[in-house]
Amino acid sequence: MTQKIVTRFAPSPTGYLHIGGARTALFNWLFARGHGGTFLLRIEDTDRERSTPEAEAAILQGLTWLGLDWDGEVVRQFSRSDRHAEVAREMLARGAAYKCFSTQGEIEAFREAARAEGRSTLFLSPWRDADPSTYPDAPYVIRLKAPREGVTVVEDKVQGDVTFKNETLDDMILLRSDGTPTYMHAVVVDDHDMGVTHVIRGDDHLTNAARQIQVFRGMGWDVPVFAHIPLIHGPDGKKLSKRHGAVGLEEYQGMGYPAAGMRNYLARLGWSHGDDEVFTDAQAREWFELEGIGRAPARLDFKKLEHVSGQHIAMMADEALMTELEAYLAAAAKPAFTNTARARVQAAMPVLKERAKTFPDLLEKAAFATVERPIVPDEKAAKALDDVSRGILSELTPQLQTVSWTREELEATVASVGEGHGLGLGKLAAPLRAALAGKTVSPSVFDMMLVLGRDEVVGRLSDATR
RNA sequence: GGCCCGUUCGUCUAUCGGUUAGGACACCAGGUUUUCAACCUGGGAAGAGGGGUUCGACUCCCCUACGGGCUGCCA
Repeated sequence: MTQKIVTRFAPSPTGYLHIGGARTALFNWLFARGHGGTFLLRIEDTDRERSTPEAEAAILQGLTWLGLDWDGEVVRQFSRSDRHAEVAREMLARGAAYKCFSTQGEIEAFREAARAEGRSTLFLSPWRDADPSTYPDAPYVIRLKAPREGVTVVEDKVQGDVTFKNETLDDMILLRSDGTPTYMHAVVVDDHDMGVTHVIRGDDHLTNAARQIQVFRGMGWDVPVFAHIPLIHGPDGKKLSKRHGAVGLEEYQGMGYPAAGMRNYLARLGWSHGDDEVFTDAQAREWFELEGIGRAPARLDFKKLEHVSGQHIAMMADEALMTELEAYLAAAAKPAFTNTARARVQAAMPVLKERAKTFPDLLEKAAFATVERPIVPDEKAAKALDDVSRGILSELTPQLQTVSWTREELEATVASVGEGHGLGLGKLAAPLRAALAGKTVSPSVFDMMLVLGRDEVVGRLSDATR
C-alpha cells in the first residue's frame, strides 16, 4: 500500500525568504508534485518577538515568484497554540511528560557550573520522578519524559541511520511556563495533525529530529520519513550569510534571473540526476528522488547560475518570456515598455533570447529596439547599440521587418543627430553611410535594416567592405 | 567541552569494490562570426592525510585534520 505523500515547507517569518529556505521549499515541492502528493505551507510564528507580517508576506511573495504553489490554506503555527497545549497535557496524563518546577535561574546556574568544570551541561530535572504531592504552587514547564537508556535512531533518507544515545538527549520542554508551546513540540504536533509523511528540511535539524521522534513516540504517533538536506554555503565555504551578498530570494529576482532558471539551478545544487544539468520542471518532477540528494554542503556559484539562467531564457516561449520580462520591469521599478518598444522587442525576441543570460542582459541587448526615437547622440549608448546591432545583423529574421520604421522616422532621426556626433558605427559606418545614398549620418544598423531591408544592407555592406 | 554530520577537478556533481575517475560551469588555446551573445574543437584540472579489510579500494572500517550542525522556557 502506498500512502499519499504529504510534504511541507515551514519557514519562520523573521526576515526574507532565505535562498537556502527556497531550495528546501523547492525540494519539498518537487517531491510532492512528482509523486502526486500534497505540498503544504506552515508559517512558524510562535516566536512572537521576531515574527512580522512583512516577513510572512515576503516569504509568500518569494514562493509565488519561484512558482512553488502550495495546497490548501497557509497554516499559522501560533493559531494552533491551544492544540499544542492540549497535546502536552495529554502527554502529561499518559505519563510521557512531567511538570518541572526548576526555574530558568537554577538551570542557568547549573549549566554555568557544569561548563566551568568541563562536565556535560545536560540538565536533568529533579522533578522527573517527583511525587505530585510535593509540587509547589509555582509556575512550571512541561517536559518530555524521554527515555534515559537505549538509543534513538533517525532513519534519514539522506544521512542514513543516525544513532543518538538517549543519555545525551535531555528532557526537552514541550510547554513553557507561560503555557505557550516550544517550537520543538509544535512542529511534531503540526506535522502529525497535517498528515505530513515526509519531512524534508535543513540538516541543522538533524539532532532535533531525534528529540522529535521521542515526542511522536510519546504520543504513539507514526514517525514521518526524514530527509535532512545540507545547507547552502557561500563561495568561501562558510555558512551563507549577508556578507556573501545575496541571501534573500528577492535579491535574485531583482538581479533578473527567470524563475525557471532559478528552480533549475537550485534543484541542481545538492541534488543530481546523472549528468543532467539543464532540465524542465516536468523533468525535474519526474526525476526528483530523495536518494539523489548529496550529503555535503554546496556552495553558490553565480557563473553557473547565469549559465543555467541563460539556457532557460533561450528555451522559453516568446510570449511567456515577454510576460516575465515585463513583470521583472515592474518589480524592479524600471520604466515599462511603450507600445512601439514592446512591439519591437517582441519581434526581436527570437534573436534576443538566445544571447541573454538575465533580464537586465536581455534589456541591454534589446536597446536598439527600445531606444527612444529620434536617437539622441550619446557616445556610450551608441556604441552599445552599435555592437549589438552588428551582431544581430547576420541573423535578423524577416519578422523584424514587420515592425518597420517609416522612412519619415528615419529622416527625422538622421536630421536630429547631425554629422560627427559620435553615434558611430565603427568600421562599418562609412559603408553604411554610402548605403544611405547621400545621407551623411547613419542611425543604427538595425534601424537601417528596418527601412532598407536586411538583404539590401547586408549586400551593400559586403560590397563596401570587399 | 559533549553529541552528531560532512570531505571526488577552482565550483556543482557522476561513480553505489574492478572505469584511461565521467559530465557541467569557470578557465586556457583554436575555429566560426559584419569583433555582443550563442555555437564548434581541443586542453589543463580531483578522490583531505594516515592506517587497515580485500586478489583489488574514491567506494567498507578506524584514527587524524579541516568544515558544519546541535547542545535555549529561539526557530
